[in-house]
Amino acid sequence: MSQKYYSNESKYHVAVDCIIFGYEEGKLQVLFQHRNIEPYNGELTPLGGFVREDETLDEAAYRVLTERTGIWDLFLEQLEAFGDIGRDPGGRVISVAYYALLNKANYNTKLLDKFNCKWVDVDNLPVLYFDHMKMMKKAISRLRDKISYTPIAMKLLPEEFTLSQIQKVYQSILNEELDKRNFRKKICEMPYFVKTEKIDKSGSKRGAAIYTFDHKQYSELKNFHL
Amino acid sequence: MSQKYYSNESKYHVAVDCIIFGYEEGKLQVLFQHRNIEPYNGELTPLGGFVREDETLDEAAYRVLTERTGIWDLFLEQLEAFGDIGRDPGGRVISVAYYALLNKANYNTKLLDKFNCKWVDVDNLPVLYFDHMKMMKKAISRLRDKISYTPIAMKLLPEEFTLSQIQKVYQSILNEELDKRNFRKKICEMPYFVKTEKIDKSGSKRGAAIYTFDHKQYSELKNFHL
DNA sequence: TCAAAAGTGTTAAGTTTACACCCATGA
DNA sequence: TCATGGGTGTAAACTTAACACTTTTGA
Repeated sequence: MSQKYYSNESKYHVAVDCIIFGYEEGKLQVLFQHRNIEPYNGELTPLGGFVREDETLDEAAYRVLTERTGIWDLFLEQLEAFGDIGRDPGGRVISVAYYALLNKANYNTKLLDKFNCKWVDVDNLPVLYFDHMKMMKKAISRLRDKISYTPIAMKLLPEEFTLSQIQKVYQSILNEELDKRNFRKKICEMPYFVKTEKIDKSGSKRGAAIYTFDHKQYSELKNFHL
Repeated sequence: MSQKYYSNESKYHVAVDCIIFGYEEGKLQVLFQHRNIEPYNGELTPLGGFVREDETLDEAAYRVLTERTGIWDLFLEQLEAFGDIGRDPGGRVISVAYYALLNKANYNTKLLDKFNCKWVDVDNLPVLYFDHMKMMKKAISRLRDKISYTPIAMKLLPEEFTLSQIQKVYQSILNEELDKRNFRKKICEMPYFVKTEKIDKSGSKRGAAIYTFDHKQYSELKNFHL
C-alpha cells in the first residue's frame, strides 16, 4: 500500500531530534545523550530516534521523550525539518527537530544512566556535531519568542511556585535581568496565575506566596482568542 | 554509503509542498496545480514534488518553484514538516511545507498551462485534500506575523511601487483596513524604502510618488541586528 | 468643475520602562 | 538585631491609534 503510487521515488530515513529544556538552580539546561551508534559514537547529541511506520512525527518525538525521561506531562512543539545532504555522515537522514520543556523534578534519574544522558547548562554547551547547533539556536530563539506571549515556561517548574521562581526561569531563558516590579505586574495581570494561601518558606525567612497555574482557565482563554 | 549505518531503519518518501503567494488587484492569491497523479488526480493542490537524492529540502522547494513559475527572485521559507500516517492515501509521505512570495508580473504564463496551474484568491479557496488546508492556514498565519517585522511583502510587488500599492498589499494579507497616515509613517521610517523622483500616473490623475526597496541597505541593517 | 486618489500632523490612549523603600522572619 | 529575600506604586518615555482636510489633475 505504501508503495502503491509513488514507487519510482527515492526514500529516506526520517528521524526526530528533540531539544529538551529543563531548569535547575537558576540555569536553563538541555538534555543530551551520548550517541551509541557510529558515526560519532559516544559524542553528545540531542535525544533523537528514527520515525517508525506506525507513528506520526509528533508521536515519534513524544515517544523518544517519554521513554527516555519517564515524563508524560511536557510541552512539545516542532521546530522545523533539517535535510541537508551531508548533514549526517552515516547516511541521508531527514531530521525533524522538536523542542520540549519539562519539569526536571519529575525526571526519573534512573533513566539518566540507562540512556547515558546528561543535563548541560545552555550557557556551557558542548561541541555539537551534524547540524545540532543550528537546531539548538533555533530552539532557544523560538523559546525566547514564545515565552513572551504564552506561559509555556511554567512547564519547567513544579505545579506550585513562587513569583521569584518564575522570574528566575524567565531570566535564565532570556539571559537577562528583569525588573522585579514590572515582571510581577505582568504575571499577576494574567488571570491563569492564581495566588494560593500557601507560603513557601524554602527560599526565604519571610516566606513567599505560592502560586499555581490554572490550566483550565488558560485553555479556555486560549481557545477564546482563536 | 547512505545505507552504511542505519540499514535496519524504515525509509519514507519525502516531498515538499509550496504555498505560493501572489498578489493582484488588491487580492492575495495562492498558486495551485491540478494533480496529475492518483489519488485525487485532477484536484487542486499546492505545488509540490518529491525530494531528490542530490538536493536539500530547500533546494527541492526552490526547484519546484522555479521550474513551474519561471521565477528565480522570490522569498522562500520553510513552514514545518507534516508526517501524519494517513495524510496521503497514496502512501506514507513526509511532506515539508514551504511558503513563498513572488511577483506575478514576472510569472511566465506559458507555464500556467504547461503545468496546469491556477491562481486562486485566498478569500475564495477551493476544497483542499490531504492536510493541505492545515498548511494553508499555517502559511497565512506565518505570513501575517512576518510582515509586521520584515518587509517580505515587497516580494509580491514590482521593483517600483507607490505607497498606496504597498498598503493594499498589507491590507490583503492582514485582511483588514489600515489607516493611511499611520501606515505611511511607519513605512517611511524604514530607511530601505526610498522615494524616487518618478511619478506613477497609472493609479490616479494626480500621480503618486514611486518608491523602491533598497535591498543592499536592508541586508546590511538586518545583519547588523543579528 | 468635479471626482478620485495623493498627501500631510496632532492629540489621546495605552504600553513599557525606570526606579527605592518597607516588611517579615529565622538565625 | 540584622541579613535575606518578599512585597509594593508612580512618573516619564515611548508607541500606537484615531482622526479630516487640502492638493492635483484628467476627464
